[in-house]
Amino acid sequence: MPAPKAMKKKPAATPPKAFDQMVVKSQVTDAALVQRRREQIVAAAVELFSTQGFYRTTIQQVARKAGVSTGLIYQYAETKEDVLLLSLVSVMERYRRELDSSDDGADPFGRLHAALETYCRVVDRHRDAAILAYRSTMSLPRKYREYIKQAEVATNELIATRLRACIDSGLFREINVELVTCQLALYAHTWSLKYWRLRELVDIDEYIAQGFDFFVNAMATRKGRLHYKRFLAAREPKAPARRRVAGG
Amino acid sequence: MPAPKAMKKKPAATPPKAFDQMVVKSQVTDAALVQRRREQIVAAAVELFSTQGFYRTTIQQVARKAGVSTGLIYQYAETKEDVLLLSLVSVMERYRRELDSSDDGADPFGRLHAALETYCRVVDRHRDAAILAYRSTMSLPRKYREYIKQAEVATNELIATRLRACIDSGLFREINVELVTCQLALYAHTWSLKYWRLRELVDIDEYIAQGFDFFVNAMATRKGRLHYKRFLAAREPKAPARRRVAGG
DNA sequence: CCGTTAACTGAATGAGCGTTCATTCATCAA
DNA sequence: TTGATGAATGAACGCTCATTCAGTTAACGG
Repeated sequence: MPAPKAMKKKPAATPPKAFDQMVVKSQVTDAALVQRRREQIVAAAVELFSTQGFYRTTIQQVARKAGVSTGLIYQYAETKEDVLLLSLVSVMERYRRELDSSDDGADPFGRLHAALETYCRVVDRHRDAAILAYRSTMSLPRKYREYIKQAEVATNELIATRLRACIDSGLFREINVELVTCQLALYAHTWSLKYWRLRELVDIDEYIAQGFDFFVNAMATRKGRLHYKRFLAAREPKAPARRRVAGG
Repeated sequence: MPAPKAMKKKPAATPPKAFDQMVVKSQVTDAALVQRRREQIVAAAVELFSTQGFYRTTIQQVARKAGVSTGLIYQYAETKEDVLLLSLVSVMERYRRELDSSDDGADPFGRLHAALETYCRVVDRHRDAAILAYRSTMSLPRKYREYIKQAEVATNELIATRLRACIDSGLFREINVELVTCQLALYAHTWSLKYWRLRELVDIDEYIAQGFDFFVNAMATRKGRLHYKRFLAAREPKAPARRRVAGG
């Protein structure tokens, strides 16, 4: 192996780099350009990885779909696996971002409901991407998986907080918050994982409604049950024709 | 491609062939031998596919681990994907078999509990294999995926039946049986999918107990709640070492 | 203008691996 | 013993990509 690793560059440009720029190295120094190009590459990669799988997808395909040359990709990532990592991080970032910004007033129920609803709807809007996360995490070198896990734990924390609020208000009994958080997250993911079956049973609106109903019933105290009735009553009239919210 | 496809064999041997023998073709005519050899190959394949993933595993590796030659594998399967299909079918068959034989008396709760417990424990005993099903189904040609889906629906039906029994006895309210069935199955699968996280939170016994508690609370009628108390009381003394079955 | 350097290109390289097939082995009937 | 058949072997083939690199373009400074 005579590879001398041409690395004489690096003119010490260290503006505030984003998380992924610290992990995956790039030949290109301009951080803004790196971000732009990577978004371009990742957009193509997510689409292809999602539909064909990681190993079936060639770098040449990604390049073509992204409208760049194959060589260029290797200026922004060192290996094909790097491209996968960037893709997965991008998907999970979206979860975190949307979940974080979802809100439904000060009511603990409302906030928990907003979390579940938002999560389910992101998953629904990017069903392929969600599956990608399950399918391909194991295609990553062990070292990289940690980043993905951490990203997931961070997202879950946003749910856990809202769960705790419900408990602290006396609406839910004392349950194992972390365990239920996992279940809630899985419930959202399940919409994509088992879409082939679920689509025959319910639409996304019902899925969310029934799911929330299910979780509340499993955990509510007497006080919580009363509160839940009022919560439902308060949102029924607002959406009597609930059907086509996202019909657009 | 000048391949003349040496196919002069096939002396019309049609003893009662098993499901998979109808789908995946073999050069070898002796059905008993085919079954034995395939078990041997699949055992090795499941282990390797599970730990390394389908694409990272070479047929040469499978052959070595199975203690046969590479060529032999192609006498019992036409492609590498066939080997994957056989592996997945084998995993799901085990689920169905064990679930089917699980029983816990005539009590509807008992029978549902037995189903959940059995499912969780099979998954626990073969955690790698369970993950394999999620990761690799999409690596199959579209045509094959149907078989897997059908196998899963068949397994689920075993759960659905027991759920319906609980409803018919007035222990559970009228819920969407198919939807909840999916959730129950997912709950079992989650143990392997999120093992890296769950292991920090609970052990398998608690996971089962809390899960069952959760589902019952979500669905039980008043009558069901009473019945559940008695159900718990009846099995407590049998396992005195098991302290906290969720926050009563 | 010309030199320099960063960004970019895409054909060429070569390693890895699914699949084949010429050959050997085992069994059994005549 | 001989011949025929099915089972098993594993080296070799050929194809598919991940990765590289010699070269082109663009921007900029002097």
